[in-house]
Amino acid sequence: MRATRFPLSTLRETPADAEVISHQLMLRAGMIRRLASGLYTWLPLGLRVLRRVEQIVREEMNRAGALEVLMPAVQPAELWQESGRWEKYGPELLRLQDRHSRPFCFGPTHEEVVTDLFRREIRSYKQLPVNYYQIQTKFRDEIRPRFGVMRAREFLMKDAYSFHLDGECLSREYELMHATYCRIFERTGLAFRAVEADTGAIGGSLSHEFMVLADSGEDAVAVCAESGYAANVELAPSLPPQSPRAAPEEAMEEVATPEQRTIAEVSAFLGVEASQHIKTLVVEGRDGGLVALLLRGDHSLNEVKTEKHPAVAVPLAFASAERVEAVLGCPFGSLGPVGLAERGAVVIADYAVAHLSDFVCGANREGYHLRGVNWGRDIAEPECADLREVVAGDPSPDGAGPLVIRRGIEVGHIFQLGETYSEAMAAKVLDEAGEERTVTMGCYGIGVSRVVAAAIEQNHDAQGICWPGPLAPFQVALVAIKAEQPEVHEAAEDLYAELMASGIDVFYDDRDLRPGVKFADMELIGIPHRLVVSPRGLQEGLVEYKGRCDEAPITLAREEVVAWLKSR
RNA sequence: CGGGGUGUAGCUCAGUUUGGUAGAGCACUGCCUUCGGGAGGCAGGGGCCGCAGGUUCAAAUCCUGCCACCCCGACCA
Repeated sequence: MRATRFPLSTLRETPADAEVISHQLMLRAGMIRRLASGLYTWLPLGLRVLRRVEQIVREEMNRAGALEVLMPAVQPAELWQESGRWEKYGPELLRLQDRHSRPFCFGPTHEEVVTDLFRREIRSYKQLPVNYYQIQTKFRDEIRPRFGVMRAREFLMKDAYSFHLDGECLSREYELMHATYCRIFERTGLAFRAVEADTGAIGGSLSHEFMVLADSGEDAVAVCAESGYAANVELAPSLPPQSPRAAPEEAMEEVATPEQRTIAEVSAFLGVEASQHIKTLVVEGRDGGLVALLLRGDHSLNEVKTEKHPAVAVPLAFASAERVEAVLGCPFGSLGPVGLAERGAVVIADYAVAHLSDFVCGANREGYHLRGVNWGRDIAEPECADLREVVAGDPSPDGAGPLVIRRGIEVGHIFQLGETYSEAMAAKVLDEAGEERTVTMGCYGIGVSRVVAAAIEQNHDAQGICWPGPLAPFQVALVAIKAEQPEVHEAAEDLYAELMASGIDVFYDDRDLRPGVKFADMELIGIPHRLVVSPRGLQEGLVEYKGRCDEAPITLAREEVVAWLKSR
């Protein structure tokens, strides 16, 4: 491709409304343009990258035996009413009406449509298992789209749905998809981890997320280097401390802590470390009462795990300040477990809290705290549960060494769905005995457009994007310096022709611009390899080469350039 | 939905307080010089100052309403 036939539309300045680096660079490199909130046009350069991701995904899905289909983006409400999601799905579902006032939605996902397809097409167990997939535009009316295509409303997704007679077959397909996803992300050249994930409201027994590791990632994952354990921190259990609790040394006393409300304030005021404090959070209980959750001062609440506790209302809701004062007779800043059960709250302690001795907590009296408090002596032994977010250094749940916390961007998610949709929509086949059997399902998603943004979050520098080779819009940038000199022009054209002929995807910057401008553009758009033809080198039959991430260029003999590049 | 902010050229932003003929840099067009790291000069093109009302001799500027976008939070999974 020649630059004179491929307008780059790069920007020197960063558009003001782009917050994260991938969004900034995608705009500056001229990959995307915003049309409206959460809606983006892919320009030629960006589309080349998107297509590369798509192609890797398609090849590996095909290789795994999945069957590509293309389902409508617009779906009739009927199907969603049948599955029950027309009512359940919130305002994220974009609802439409056609000219006859019949209700439709723009699909945020395709379980209903694919289940309908399945029940119409597949009759016999002999046709199972089957895995349909598509690469298609989805729409989710996010409350707050942001970060460019990272969290857009309209986005490109690969979604796959498998159908099985039994759970064993589903498990095999799940494992195959797990392996296929690993191959896909390995091929993209990105650093990623497969992590155990919460199944959320979709339910099902097993779920993994695929995370591209990047410091700017929205998700936190807990990883154990020794065992390979990896899970979303939403899910990662914390183990109860193994050592015995230290014996009490201090007597319990009430101390005045005027105007000291937060753990940090009380900790500084009393000169006691936050890890010796108990933090008391009050949430709504399932039975309509209040539940007090006790956490160590330096720990934070894990809402996903907490919601699974039978005493806690779903969804998790913090009690209002008014309600806490009315029921417990004390404001937030001075709450503590001592005497709280008597005031009518269910008290649940995190395991780490139950392990404390001589701790500090609120006195349930405004402006006062207790110190030197001990379980079994000053207050009954608590009911315990796993309530907290794991932190770096915690033991891995499988008992093998410490956890490390890393940030990740969720780019893939696989679920064992079970019979939720096949049951609701009567997706059945005849088994060997001629009996009707409801099938069991898996679903497997990859955020194709998000992979592009995630790749940039993980691979960029001050100059711009540093594409991993498999995702790069072009492999080689060819820059001619002093191209107005006939020898240079001829040599560059000649090299361009040779690169093209040998199948190398080359971007030839034949624009009549100063070298600095061309170099800056080639680096911004992140082409992995750069060749420079100049009068200086040409005299000695040399061409300059520089990798996008290299410190300094090297020189190559003109004759060996193409062969050398092909070996890279 | 609540709070905060911003809307002026393709991009980044002045100008609004204190009403008086629409600005700069970058980008774009032409010419000249320059040319291995985002050159310089000269000459140009490009604006419903978010939209609609209102006040005024006069509105980018003041008032009212609306819209869009961004940030924080809540919501959602």
